[in-house]
Amino acid sequence: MAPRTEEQFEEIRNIKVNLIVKTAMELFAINGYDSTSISNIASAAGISKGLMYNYFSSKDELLKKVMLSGMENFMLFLEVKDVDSIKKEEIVAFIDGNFNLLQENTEYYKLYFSLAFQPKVFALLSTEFMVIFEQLIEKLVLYYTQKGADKPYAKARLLLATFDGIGIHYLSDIEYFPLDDVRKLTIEML
Amino acid sequence: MAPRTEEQFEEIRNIKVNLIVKTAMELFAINGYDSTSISNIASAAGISKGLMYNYFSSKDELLKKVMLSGMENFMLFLEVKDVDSIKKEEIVAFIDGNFNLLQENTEYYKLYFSLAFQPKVFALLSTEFMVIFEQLIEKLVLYYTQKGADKPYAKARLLLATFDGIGIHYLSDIEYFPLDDVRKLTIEML
Amino acid sequence: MAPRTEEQFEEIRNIKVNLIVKTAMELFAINGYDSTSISNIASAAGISKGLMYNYFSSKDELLKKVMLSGMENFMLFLEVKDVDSIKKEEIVAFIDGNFNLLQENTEYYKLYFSLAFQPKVFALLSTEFMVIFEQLIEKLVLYYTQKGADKPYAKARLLLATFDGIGIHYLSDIEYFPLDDVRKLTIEML
Amino acid sequence: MAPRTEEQFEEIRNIKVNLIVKTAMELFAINGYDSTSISNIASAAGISKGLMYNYFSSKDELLKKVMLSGMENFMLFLEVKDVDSIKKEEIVAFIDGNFNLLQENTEYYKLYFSLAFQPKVFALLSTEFMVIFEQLIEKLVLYYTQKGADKPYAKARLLLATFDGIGIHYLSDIEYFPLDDVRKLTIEML
DNA sequence: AATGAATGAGTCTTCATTCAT
DNA sequence: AATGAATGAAGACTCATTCAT
Repeated sequence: MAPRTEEQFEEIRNIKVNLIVKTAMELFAINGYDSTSISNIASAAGISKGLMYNYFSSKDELLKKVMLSGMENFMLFLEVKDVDSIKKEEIVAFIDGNFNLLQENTEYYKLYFSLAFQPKVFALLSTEFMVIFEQLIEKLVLYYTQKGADKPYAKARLLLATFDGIGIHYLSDIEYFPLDDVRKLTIEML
Repeated sequence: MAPRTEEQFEEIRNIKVNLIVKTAMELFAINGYDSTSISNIASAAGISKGLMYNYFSSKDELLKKVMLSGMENFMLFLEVKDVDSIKKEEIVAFIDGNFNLLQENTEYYKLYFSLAFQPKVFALLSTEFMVIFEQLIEKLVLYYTQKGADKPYAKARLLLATFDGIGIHYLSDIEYFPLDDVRKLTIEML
Repeated sequence: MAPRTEEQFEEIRNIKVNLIVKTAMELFAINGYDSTSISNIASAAGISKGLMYNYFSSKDELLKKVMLSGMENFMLFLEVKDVDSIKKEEIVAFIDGNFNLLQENTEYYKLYFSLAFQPKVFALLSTEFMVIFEQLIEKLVLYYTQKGADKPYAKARLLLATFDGIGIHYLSDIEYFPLDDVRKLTIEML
Repeated sequence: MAPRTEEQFEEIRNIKVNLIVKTAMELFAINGYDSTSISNIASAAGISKGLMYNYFSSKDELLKKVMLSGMENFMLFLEVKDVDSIKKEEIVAFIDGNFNLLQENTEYYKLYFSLAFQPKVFALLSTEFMVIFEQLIEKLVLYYTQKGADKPYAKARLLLATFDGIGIHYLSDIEYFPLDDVRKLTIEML
């Protein structure tokens, strides 16, 4: 057997890291961060406890990776053209996309909401959150300003707050929450 | 040398229960439920660990009492006249009252939001929450129906979701969140 | 109200002591010594925890009193005339009496057996046990010697051992253990 | 650098399990179950508290294993040929074997007797005990029946009760109890 | 890269005992 | 004589983390 090449090692690492992150996300979402032990994750992922520490230096770091990995979609989605003007259709598309993400990644969003408000987690990720958050605000303020709206900053913040509120209520009650109607109302409100 | 009277005991107990609930609420809000130990609470309250169990049979029960104690204001506030019609001013008053509560009880609301999405906590309190929640929905649906609005149920749910969203964003960023402007916007939106 | 006389106090004390001992015996028998707390006993007896310590300086001492109080019947029963000769009828009466005690005080004997073999308890009471035990042995040895039996000491000890064995098996299986037949066999065996 | 093989792990585990069971048995026998803490056992065995739980999921389970491990000799010994007739020599051999076991495993029997009457323990092991017990009874009844004895069931139960009685008295007073003489008497009594 | 035995600090909880009243 | 609030040491158990192999 020829020794594995550097690329092969790299690939193994990637596969394992993804496996662990995915497993951890599910367990964190179902049982909460504190009630999920490294052992739980390791055995659910079919690897040993010790190996976890080959990839993540601590449970906290694993959590960070889990959160950030879930954020990727989100960030990808945000890559709007950095222009000086912004059209209504873009905002509508953004809102729509948001709702789609929510519906398609309930797992991740449950985790996101269950963790984002735990002080420890928030502290861990506040920087990353802030960056995204401020980009968004900036765009929305720009939009409202262009529209000539009153209190554009307050409106922007209210819109984002509303998104989170909807997310929480939807995830707490997926069966009955009238998401599609609420989506329409939100867009009308613009 | 005579034993204390029942009233004296009662008073001691009340003082201690309040002290413990207050201390626990603060620590839960700051550090989260799981990261706050009974030891932390006891020493912050200046009592012994053992005494905690004289008043609360478990950490879970303490949490429950903490949450319910905080809910009292809220419930009091909700005692609207049970009529068949509801006026706009009542809804405005309700929204206004809500914002005031939020500003005046940031401590409790931080706890509320940080805990409400932990599965364990939710399970513990879901019944109590549901009752309040459904009362609210009912009233708001009534309001929108009277107003002849389209999709009254979706609107009611959106409004409550928006409140929670605002709550979260405000509490995560008390300093910069434009609460008063947002309050006005919310009322206008009715 | 005239102050209580010394005798009245004495009587109160006696009533309370008996109440506590009786209650403790029941709880110890049902749940075991370690699993019965002073609180349990106090509340079952309808008194306060603190008062317990007015009558018994410690839980260990309470146990001791409980055991000794139960032994009283037993000891009373043993008061055979201290003579130099002993008749078969006396031994038979003794055995018979023993069986009767067993049947009439199952509660106490359960406790006795469940506790007597716990090292802590045995240590606590070994002196008291020994005294009784040696009196018995002495008498039985005398009986077997008079009878001209071989190995009178071994026979005496075997007889006492057999009693305990019967007691244990009977109490572990009151429903099915053929106590009356065994009683007859034991007496025949003399 | 390669991980240990499964066999190596297996060996480590066996050594540790045996060490823990042995240590626990001694301490349980000396101090009783409730008065022996996991800490006591761990430090007597020279391992950490945490490691205990790698091998036994609870103190109760440890007790169970300790009892069952001690029972093994016993059960091995009981494997008499399942025939329809049973000879006196077999019973004698059985009794003899019993006495030998008692002398050779005083540690285990002390534990057995100190625990068998604690309700909790009995509940934990009653099934296992019952099986053995009923096998024994069956054999002895068969023996007495073949012999044409009167009341074979009562005799069988008396014999087993006597064994336990002897066990208890011997273990409470190993130095002076005339075990060999009692053994002879027991055999003669058949 | 991979394993799982081992550690030890920390968690919730219980309870005998003390003490002010 | 009587109460029950208060203490603190101890107990069973968990788990992130380390490390020899």
